[in-house]
Amino acid sequence: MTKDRITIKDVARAAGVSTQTVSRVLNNRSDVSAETRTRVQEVIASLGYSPNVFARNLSRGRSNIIGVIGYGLVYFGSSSVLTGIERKINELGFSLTLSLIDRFDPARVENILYDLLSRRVEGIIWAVPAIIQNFDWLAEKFSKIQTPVVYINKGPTDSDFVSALDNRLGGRLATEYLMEQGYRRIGIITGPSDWWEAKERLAGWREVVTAAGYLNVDNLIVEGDWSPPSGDVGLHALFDQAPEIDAVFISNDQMALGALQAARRLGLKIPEDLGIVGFDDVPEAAYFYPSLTTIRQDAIQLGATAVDQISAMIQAQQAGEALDPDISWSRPRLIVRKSAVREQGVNE
Amino acid sequence: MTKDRITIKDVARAAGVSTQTVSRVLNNRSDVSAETRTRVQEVIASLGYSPNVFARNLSRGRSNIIGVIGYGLVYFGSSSVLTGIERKINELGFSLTLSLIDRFDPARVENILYDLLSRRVEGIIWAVPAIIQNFDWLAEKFSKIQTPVVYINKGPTDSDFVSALDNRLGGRLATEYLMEQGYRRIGIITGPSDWWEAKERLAGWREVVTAAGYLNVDNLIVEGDWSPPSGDVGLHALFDQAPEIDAVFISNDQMALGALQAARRLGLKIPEDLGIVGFDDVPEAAYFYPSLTTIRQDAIQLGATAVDQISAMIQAQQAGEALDPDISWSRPRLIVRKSAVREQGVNE
DNA sequence: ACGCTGAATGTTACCGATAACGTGAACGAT
DNA sequence: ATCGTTCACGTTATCGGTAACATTCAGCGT
Repeated sequence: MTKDRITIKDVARAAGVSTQTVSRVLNNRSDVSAETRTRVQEVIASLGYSPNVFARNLSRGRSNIIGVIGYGLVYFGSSSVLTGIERKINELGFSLTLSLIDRFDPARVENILYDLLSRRVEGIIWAVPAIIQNFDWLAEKFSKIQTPVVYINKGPTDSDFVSALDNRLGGRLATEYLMEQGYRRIGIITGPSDWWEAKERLAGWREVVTAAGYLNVDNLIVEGDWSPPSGDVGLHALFDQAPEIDAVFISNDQMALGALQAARRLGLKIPEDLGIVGFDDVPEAAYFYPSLTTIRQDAIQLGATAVDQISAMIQAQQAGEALDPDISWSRPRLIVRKSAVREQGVNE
Repeated sequence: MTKDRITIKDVARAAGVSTQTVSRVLNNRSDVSAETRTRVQEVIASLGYSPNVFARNLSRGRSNIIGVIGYGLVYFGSSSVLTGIERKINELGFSLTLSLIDRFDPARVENILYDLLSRRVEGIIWAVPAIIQNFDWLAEKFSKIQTPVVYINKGPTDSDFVSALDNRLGGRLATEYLMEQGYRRIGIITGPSDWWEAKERLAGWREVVTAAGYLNVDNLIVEGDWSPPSGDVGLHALFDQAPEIDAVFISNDQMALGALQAARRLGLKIPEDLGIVGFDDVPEAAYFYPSLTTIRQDAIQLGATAVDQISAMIQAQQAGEALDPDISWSRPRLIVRKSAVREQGVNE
């Protein structure tokens, strides 16, 4: 029943040439006569032949595969990064194998790594949020393998290849904007404190508020877990701690959404009584009520850059060259909407 | 510099056995003495050997890979489906190669297919929304290959393997609920008319409104493109066509979000003046203002089911058996929140 | 003592491609 | 006429595994 697959031998036989000649045609080598080439191509087409990638890879000693380890997909940021990665990988002619983890489980990660190595991936992209206590473990693991690795959004490091968003700048942009708008007591709902991204955004906020002369700012900080409910709870907590606040920078849009709801419940008018700036610019942000001023990150670009880096590393490795560590920073930008406007007449 | 990889020969030499014996250990065959087995395992561990998957696949004639063709990732539904697919694939011991398309481009699809076939994937999961005019082309393409294919959410069919959500039931549930709540003129903002899912949701709505005795319902229909702006525009259009409506079923939550904004602009109170039910239950829906009553689909399950189906097909194919076409329906359910309540006292 | 059986292991062939090298014909230079 | 090149193609070895078959040796029945 299962008719065997067509191999290069079948093609060779049908075209009356050797397998090597077929191989030459397949790889667009020059030393084949035009006549033979077209004949072989016709046979290939008529037989519906496609080369066996395993045999090819085995013979060439290359896999052409890049392994991607991602963190869920339900998060807007992660899925955009992955989109960028997929596009670029495709563009460069690699293919992609994807593994997802939903929390950091060393055993699971080890499995994935073993799997990727036995599939001889040419590079690994670690697209998992940087959680600080995992750093040592990771560094230890990755130091043992010679496969190139690029990290997405990895925290402070000077010996790795990283494609990262300048989260601190994002925190500054958000907070500075609130200042410019005339808000004066600016709180923050930050992400989990062991996330590098959250820490950086917080650091950006801190730079700006301390530069503005505020000294004791610790009671202006509340920690959330990125989810809408935690933004809701967080805003209430913030008002308990510091009733005088007139604005909040919220470390992601989902928590901002929760906070918007809390504000309504507290009877606060936004942006008049309370200015809010989020982070991410999810597609829905323009349709929040009120529409959300936020920091946009180009996550697709972030993913694409990582692929460029890994591709460079692969080439270097094949050429036997060494490459210097490289951190590619991507700059976020402020998207102004209505949740943090103090100017007059901009209401509707 | 680049120390060559360790192969099964290195292990065999170091353990003082033949490669075949190492292979037996690797594959947990029974006919190896316990003593030899542990010795080989120790050598494997100490050398850090991992088998070359290409050689193995070539020799075994199996790839253990499932190809997934997905549609963007930024859509909540798609990414949840993919999450389910990844988990299940992993659980069953396969690996996954992912290709994304963001629109239906025959040339691109053909490339992907060719690529998947030359990588000898054992099955293909087509996780691209069903758009009706593509059906024939697809059927034609897929009929030529003997690799098992499972479709996610493919429209009317009786000869394929499909894992689908009962979208029509979802449309009914939404509309019936609005009826129960006492709304009487129920419009719909539907997705693009060439999407099977949109058509089904519309059909569900139509069943209920016509069963309720409404005859001429065509002016209660407006078509959107799934995006928030189209929900916004859509609601305005709907009121132009049919000012008497008192509720809308909106085919996805993103458009519902846009419609909520339009309603505010029109000065309509929700749910008092206008009841709204969405579709999808995105994580933010509970935090819309007002919180959105919607239809939840278990997209993760949908993806997992598809993998089960493909796995069964692969097994059957290997055993030389034939399998009957199979459509696995997943049932959506209604999530009641505040955007469509006519009862008293449930306000806050 | 002999052949048989089965457990444990080794040998050989092959999976389907490519790399490296070999060969014959045509052609021009000397 | 001889030789070196180049072109177009063929042969052989090899990539790193596994399947199928072969071998060795201990234990056992007769």
